[in-house]
Amino acid sequence: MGESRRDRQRAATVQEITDTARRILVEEGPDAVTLRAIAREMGMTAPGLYRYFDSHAELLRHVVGDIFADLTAELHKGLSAVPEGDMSGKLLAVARSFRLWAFAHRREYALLFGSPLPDLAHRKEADFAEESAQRFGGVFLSLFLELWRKAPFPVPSDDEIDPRLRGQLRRYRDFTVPATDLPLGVVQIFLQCWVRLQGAVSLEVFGHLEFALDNPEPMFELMLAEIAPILGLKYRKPDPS
Amino acid sequence: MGESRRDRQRAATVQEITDTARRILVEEGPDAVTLRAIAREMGMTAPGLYRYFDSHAELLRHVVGDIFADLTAELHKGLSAVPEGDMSGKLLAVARSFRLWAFAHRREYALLFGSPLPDLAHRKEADFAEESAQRFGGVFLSLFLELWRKAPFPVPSDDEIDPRLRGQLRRYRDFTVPATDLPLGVVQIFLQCWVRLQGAVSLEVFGHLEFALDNPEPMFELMLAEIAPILGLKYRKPDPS
DNA sequence: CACTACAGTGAACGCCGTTTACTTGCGAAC
DNA sequence: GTTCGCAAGTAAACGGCGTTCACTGTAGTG
Repeated sequence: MGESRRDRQRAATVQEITDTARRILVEEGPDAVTLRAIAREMGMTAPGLYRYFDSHAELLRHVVGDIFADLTAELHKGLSAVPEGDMSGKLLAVARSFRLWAFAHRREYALLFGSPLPDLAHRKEADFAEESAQRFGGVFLSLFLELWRKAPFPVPSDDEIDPRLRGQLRRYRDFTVPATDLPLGVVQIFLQCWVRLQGAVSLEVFGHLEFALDNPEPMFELMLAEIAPILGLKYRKPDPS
Repeated sequence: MGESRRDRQRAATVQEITDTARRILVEEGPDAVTLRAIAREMGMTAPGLYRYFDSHAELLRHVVGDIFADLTAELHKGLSAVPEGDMSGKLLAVARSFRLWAFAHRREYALLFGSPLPDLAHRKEADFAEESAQRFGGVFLSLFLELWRKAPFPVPSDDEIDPRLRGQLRRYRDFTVPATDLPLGVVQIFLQCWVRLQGAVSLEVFGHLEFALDNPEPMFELMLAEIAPILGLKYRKPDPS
């Protein structure tokens, strides 16, 4: 029943494997994350890893889950530094934390949010990576809901929303925040903000703004300054820290 | 001087190689685009390809250039279907063409705009792919400039622009449209629009909106409807064609 | 203490990019 | 019209990859 000594040892090894994989990812790039390299680093041989993961792809999926968990923790940490009632501060903080984390962890970010690898054949059923991604999204969503509850901002009414969008928004709402009377307009605005935030971060991190800018940060702040008033928040410059 | 028979044959082979590589990319995904597979498909052997390309990475860069050229042609085609004076129509057309092309060519899009492959060590000097990308960007930029010339929309004055941004905008402006008095505010708004457009398209194509939406098109149209008035344009629904 | 289940190994298979040494046959020059 | 250079293409090999399989030894269980 309880975890035997074997179980604990096994869990520790699993952790060591994913940690090693991640370290190689960070230090040498995605192509260097091979089973043989991981095993070599751990003082064992590649086939041994198959005792812990069915394939290279599944190992990577586990790494993805770990990274999502770390990113989520980082966002929470950034949030906790903001005074309780300061919703503008919280939203700006979480957006900036996200960008800064992405910036400081480019290769990990690319693994989470880059073009999907052809190993996309991941079954959804109880996928560790999928769960972690869900929790990650929850940080933003729940902050958004708190914001709406405390100080509702104007949102389109249901019949102002594109009919082709309504059903999708409803499904997403009922799946993530079941049994609620949350207006669909809130969900729509949440997704619009999310697209702008992650879109901007991805373009920057993947270098797709380099054709024009070598420091996109002011553009990012400009976007935050545009988004804040939509949500009834006041934009503030970041702490110079 | 003029191209000899040899030269023509060689050029034809280069074209056949990139075409084959691209077909494999489309049909079997990025991992299947190996030198051996390309050669096999062409009835030759892998080392033979080294007569035409220094490495696998350089071959891919050439494919990228080809794809950019095709995409650019597609955008021009979409533009040419819009009446001469209809600037709203042109901007909406080019944005929608871009999204639809991306959608219909996911794997090619991913090669152009995905997380950069670790072969990013491409020297900029006279790079075919880089040139083609430049031409691609030019489609949007020149449309934007035409728009501004014909019907100037409000833009921030130079001293309303973040000082950290001004220099970058100036450098980009002077590099792409030299010897002009184009206000930096136009460049800023161009880049803001570009970030929103490409950000939205990338998230959608890479499947990063699937957590909420299975048909993001209405969200995309919503974005266009937001952008149009900023540029003094009237939003119109797409032709149902 | 016996034994089994499991962690880990070594060898092998078929891929990959790339290098090397080599053949072959076309095109140009005499 | 013959000769010759050079480019196109090949076969073999290297090291690395993911993965499979048959195996060993040992640590934990009964």
